[in-house]
Amino acid sequence: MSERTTAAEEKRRVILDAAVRVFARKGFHASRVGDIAEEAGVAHGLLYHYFSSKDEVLETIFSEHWTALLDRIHAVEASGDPPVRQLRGIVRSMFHGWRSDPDVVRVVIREIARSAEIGQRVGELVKPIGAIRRIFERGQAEGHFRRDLDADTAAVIVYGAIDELLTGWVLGRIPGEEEDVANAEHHIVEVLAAGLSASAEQLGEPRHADIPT
Amino acid sequence: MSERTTAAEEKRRVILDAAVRVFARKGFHASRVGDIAEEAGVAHGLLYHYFSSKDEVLETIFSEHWTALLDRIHAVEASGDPPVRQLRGIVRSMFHGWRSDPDVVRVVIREIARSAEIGQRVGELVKPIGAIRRIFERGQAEGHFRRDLDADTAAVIVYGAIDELLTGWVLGRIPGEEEDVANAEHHIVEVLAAGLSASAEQLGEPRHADIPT
Amino acid sequence: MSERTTAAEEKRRVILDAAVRVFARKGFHASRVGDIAEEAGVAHGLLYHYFSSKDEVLETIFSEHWTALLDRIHAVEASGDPPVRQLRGIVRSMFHGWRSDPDVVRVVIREIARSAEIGQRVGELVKPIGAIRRIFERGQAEGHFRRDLDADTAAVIVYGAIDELLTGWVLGRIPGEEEDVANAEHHIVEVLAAGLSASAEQLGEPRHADIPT
Amino acid sequence: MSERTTAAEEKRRVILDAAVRVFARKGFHASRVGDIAEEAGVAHGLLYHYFSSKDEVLETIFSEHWTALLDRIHAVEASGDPPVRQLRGIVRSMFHGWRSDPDVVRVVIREIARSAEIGQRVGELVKPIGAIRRIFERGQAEGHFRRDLDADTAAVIVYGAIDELLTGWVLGRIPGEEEDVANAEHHIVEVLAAGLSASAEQLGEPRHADIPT
DNA sequence: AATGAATGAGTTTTCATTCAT
DNA sequence: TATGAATGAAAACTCATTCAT
Repeated sequence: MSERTTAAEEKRRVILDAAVRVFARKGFHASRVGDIAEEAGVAHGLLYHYFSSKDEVLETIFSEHWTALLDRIHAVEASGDPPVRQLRGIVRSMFHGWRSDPDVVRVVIREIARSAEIGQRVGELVKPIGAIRRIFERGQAEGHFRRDLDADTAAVIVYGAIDELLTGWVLGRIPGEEEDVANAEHHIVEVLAAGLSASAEQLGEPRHADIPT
Repeated sequence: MSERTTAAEEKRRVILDAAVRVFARKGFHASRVGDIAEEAGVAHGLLYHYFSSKDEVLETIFSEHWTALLDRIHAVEASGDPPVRQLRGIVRSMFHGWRSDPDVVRVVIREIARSAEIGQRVGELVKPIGAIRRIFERGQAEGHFRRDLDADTAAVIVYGAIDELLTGWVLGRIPGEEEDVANAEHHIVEVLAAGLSASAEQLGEPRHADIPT
Repeated sequence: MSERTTAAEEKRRVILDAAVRVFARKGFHASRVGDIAEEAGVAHGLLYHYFSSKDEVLETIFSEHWTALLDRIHAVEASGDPPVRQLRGIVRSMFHGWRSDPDVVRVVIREIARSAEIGQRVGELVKPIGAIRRIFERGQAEGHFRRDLDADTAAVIVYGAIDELLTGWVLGRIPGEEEDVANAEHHIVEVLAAGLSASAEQLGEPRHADIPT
Repeated sequence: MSERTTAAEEKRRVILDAAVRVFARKGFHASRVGDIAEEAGVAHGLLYHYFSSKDEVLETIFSEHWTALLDRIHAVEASGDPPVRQLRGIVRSMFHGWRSDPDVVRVVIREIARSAEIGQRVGELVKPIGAIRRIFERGQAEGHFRRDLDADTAAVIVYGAIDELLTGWVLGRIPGEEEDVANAEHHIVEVLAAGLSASAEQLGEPRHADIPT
């Protein structure tokens, strides 16, 4: 009853964590309610004491992660740091979950972020991209970033690069140990900052369309 | 038996195209065999005349698209063009499918590229990334691209940027008309080429870790 | 495809008839979908080929019966017969189902007619009562029936008497063979016609309230 | 332990009253133990402190009401009043519950009186009808009531009329305010007494079977 | 080739009841 | 007494796949 988590809240957490592991291992659709219950060490009926359906479990996982991510992203935006440093902050925010709880990121990335199925929460997804766009726009206004580039496109490119690294780790395509993450964080900011910088504008080769499709 | 498609081949095509639309709309798992049949205007039993299972339908879609994509990518690699131009060629190859058949891209991106479930096929996915990596490595060797950057990471960043643009179009998050695609193609190459270029190496700010997570 | 019932319609009928028997025997709530399927000699899944849920099966039984009943009742109303004869027609209409298909009446009476649960179709239930009311009102207007009596109350009394006889048969409280039904039909009309007749008006004892509750 | 109800008895009462309201609203089968507990403002586990099962709750409601009703009916039978006045006494007894506690009546009527499922209790139900039958038989013997009428049928008709009025009030089909009940009481006795009276015997139209079914 | 009725294993979900606290 | 977490048997329902026609 005090500020400490009650036993009930803990059990809810136990089920949620079990679900994350199971979803991460087998995918949402292939995971049975019974699998989750077994992983949590409870009767399957108990899941329905805490959640109204298997779907709600997934949505809860998504919400918790996404809320935390957005909080971190908003803190970055509010920091008043220069754009490139904010960019790094965004990268860190997004990589953070992977380092602290890879399974959650695995589930969120695989089951939700890429799926219109669960979510007309596409709206949700847009939020981090929006933050990136605003940072980029501010960077443009302040002369840091090239002006010949649509902010939406820029934001999508940045978000995609970050997300694909996460996905690579999630799917085990590329090594995602502590050190790899730190390196990736450094390099992705390097590359994108350089590619987006105002001084890169004149580096571009002239636009042509002479390459066959 | 010659180049003329038989009636049977056409009916198979009808089912396949219907499946693409249905998968694109609802996702593979949420799509029922009956949905596909309905979309195709045939009885659902007929699907089993042409395919051995629902899975095989998805695999067929994947193969057809992926094979064509890999062919184009290999042609790019074999062209002998300079790295940046090859990079552009890769981007074009990947965007091409979107322009010609967005639903197929939608399905391949959502259901396969992100799923470890379906794919021991992850191996497949690596192929475009592998091509990008090889191009980048050659560019490094020839002095075009910065050397302080792991080729795998670079390739993932490039692939991610491309893929996220596709995803943005697929999910309708960003406009994906003819002109938008052309612009995106131009800019993504600009940004990545600049960011990855050897001359960008010294632009990077010194590496620090003083930003709180 | 012709006017003859198709095989599919027949199978639907088989399931519906099986459901009627099972519901009549065990009651709707105690009847399992598997019981119905077993009674019908089909797999339980087939039930869902023809009906969307167990509830829909019950509703179909109700509708079919009710529609037929209302048709008969409307024919009686439209007949132009004198009120007492119409009254007899209503009684016959309602008893008819019992004679021809007691199980259906059993189910309709037990599971639906008395339950607000299934039906805000209470509206439906009112329809036969409404017909009785209209007949009574016409009888009042023509001088056949007593005028000191609210038509609604009269209709409820008539309907209740009819319905309770049906219920008695349904629950086996009173014998409901062919002959019993014929007798009941005769007597219920006798009693109600006499009780409602204008000439009965003066028979009534003076109204007093001296009997303790 | 004396006439003062203990706290425990009161809590038991609270649960029982809540159950009555819930059963009245949704029907016994569709009512969850949790619904009752919620309505009573207690934890659902507590219900099992006072009752051994959900069924026992229903049975308790039944017993309380039915016992009281039968007591009243027996008093009427034992009164020595003339048959028509006894008939009125029966009507009053049955209407009494409605005026004092409509929900209880609602539950008893819907869940028990009509259910062969719950009841070997059908035997119980027969009791008020039996009382009516005995009164009618006595009335026949004394020359008050027509002799061409089977006593069972007569009793069922009377009971049905009474019951349908109750049902009409219960389900809100007809107005059931104080005054309506008083009027209905008067009229139902009027109609039935007239319809059943010996003097009505010759009013009946000759029996024919010339109306098509 | 084509249909769609039929199957049934496999899932999710419900909910009365128990029991530790 | 009182709570509500926990259980699990029992149901409803789904849907890929088969197969008679």
